[in-house]
Amino acid sequence: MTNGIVNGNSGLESQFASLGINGTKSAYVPPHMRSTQRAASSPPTTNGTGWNDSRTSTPPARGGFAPRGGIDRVPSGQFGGAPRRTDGWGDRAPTNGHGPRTDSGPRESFGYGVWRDGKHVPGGRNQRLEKELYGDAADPSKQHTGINFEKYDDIPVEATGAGVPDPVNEFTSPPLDPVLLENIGYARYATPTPVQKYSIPIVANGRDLMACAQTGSGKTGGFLFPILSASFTNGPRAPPVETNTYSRTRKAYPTALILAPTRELVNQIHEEARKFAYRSWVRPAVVYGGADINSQLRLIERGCDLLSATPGRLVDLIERGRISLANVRYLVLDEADRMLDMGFEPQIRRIVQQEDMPGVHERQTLMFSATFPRDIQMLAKDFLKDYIFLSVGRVGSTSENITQKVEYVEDNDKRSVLLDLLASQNTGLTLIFVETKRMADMLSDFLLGNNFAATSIHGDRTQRERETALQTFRQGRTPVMVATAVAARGLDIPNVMHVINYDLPSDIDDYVHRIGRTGRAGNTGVSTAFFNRGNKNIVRELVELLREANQEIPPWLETVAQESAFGGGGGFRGRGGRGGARRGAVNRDYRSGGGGGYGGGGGGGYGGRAVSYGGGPQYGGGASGGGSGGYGGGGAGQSWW
DNA sequence: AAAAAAC
Repeated sequence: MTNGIVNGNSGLESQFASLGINGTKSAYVPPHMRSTQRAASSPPTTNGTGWNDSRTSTPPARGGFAPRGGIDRVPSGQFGGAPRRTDGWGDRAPTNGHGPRTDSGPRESFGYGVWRDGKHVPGGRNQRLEKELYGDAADPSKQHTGINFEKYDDIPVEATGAGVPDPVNEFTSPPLDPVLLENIGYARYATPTPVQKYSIPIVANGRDLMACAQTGSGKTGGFLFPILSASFTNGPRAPPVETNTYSRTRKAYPTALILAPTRELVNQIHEEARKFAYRSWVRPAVVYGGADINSQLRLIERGCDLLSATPGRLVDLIERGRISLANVRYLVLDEADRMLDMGFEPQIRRIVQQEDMPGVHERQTLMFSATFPRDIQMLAKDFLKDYIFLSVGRVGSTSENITQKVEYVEDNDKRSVLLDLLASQNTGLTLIFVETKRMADMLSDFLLGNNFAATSIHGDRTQRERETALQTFRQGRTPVMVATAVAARGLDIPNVMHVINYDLPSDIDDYVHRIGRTGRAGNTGVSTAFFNRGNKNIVRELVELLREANQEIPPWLETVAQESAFGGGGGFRGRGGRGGARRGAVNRDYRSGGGGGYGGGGGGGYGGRAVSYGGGPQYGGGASGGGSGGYGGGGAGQSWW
């Protein structure tokens, strides 16, 4: 290869340069701040409601979202600098400092509304902002992706728990808030997706929710719509009086907090929130690591009602006294099973249980994911109250639109097989998953050396590099992207035609999430997995999944699965203690029991499976009781043996 | 064993 294979990232960048695809030399601007650049040069506007500067003897500004200068992301120079703000907190709103309005023009214009005198005053329309938020119908990079509408009726939905409200079938009956309805129209969403049909009334009824829905099923709208609709209609809530009398800090009091496991994902959620908060009083904000904290601080000072965050940066901002969770009414965990697994659980527990967030009965908690292993469900109940479990779609139909192939490829042959695959494909984007960051670098350099415009995304790259990679991939300037698990979940990238599992993950749920990056928007997609004897740990679950999805199963794969079913040592090692069947034909509410008992609040061993497979005992037969009993022992997922 | 997530 002619081009700097050994140079790692710098080699990559020079490759980009030589391909003419590496853009800017100017200072890096994270995506969510790009439209604020012009605003930054104009004087900051304040509304005089006095943040939470409690040195003044007046009570701190009430109303959520404390300080709201209200110019959130508006190039105010362009619009004459008219500050938009929330004047009050309903009827008890202090209006001190606002004074008579001297600025010209309606301040609630240009896309940003206010809550005034107990009423929602939506902002006027802003063509430029609309184009930024919703794009053109013709712009493929802004195309919203969803589910195959024609198959809506085929999708099985199961809602369990006490008092499940009837689903809605239209956004308009019963109607969502009119401002939200308008925004949904701008975004060209016509009909609620199945998960939305259920989540909207569930959340509207004040219920907690654990939702298990296939990728691309509109989960983000599933929580944004009901939260925003209620917020638009009910207005902001007053935050508690700040007790630290001497604090000068401007503290933000979000009412809705959305946590997700990767930076790119919270960014994506934030962009959706911006779409649907348009013209309303609700100010969305986003914080995540790897980006300049000071600019994030400035932005949340300007409004922070619905906050999307990664856990680490959020904790940092809480420690700095810049964000309080005391006013949170809605807590959303996206990719909830990942958020509660061993890597994230302590941080989540801290944020939810050891800071100032209202308790489980004083807030609504919503969890969403395409996969929800049973042990994680049991962990999740610590954060939920009398929740409804919603299961949308059969597991396999995650990939109804995806043709899943499995090829036997030895490690040494992977590179050349990959080149063949890429060479035979000339449209669409290809996303290649590997297991390690090092492999991601090596492979993308290898591809670049073979004249494929490739990039890579993984956790050792800078945030700038990560976002550039995602951007050039999205735009098709680098139609091949090599990724680690960082890109496996939640990312909605139109036109991904092919997902290649160059290295298979050891967890079948990861596989489900990875292939879910294609086959979106009712489009078809292809996934190819390179399988060899190093992947025996997931072979049985993989075969089950393929069967569920009505995919062709190579005979040799069946054979490997048979062998490993009886092979020494039990096949559950790779599950990291999650042993036992945890997945049925549909994702099931573990409370529903089924094959086994629900052992009295989770105390005793949860011996049985929730659902039995047609083919008899697939998981080690009678061992399932004892084998999975590790759960009852209380060691959450630690039981390697 | 790896990856992700704060400085």
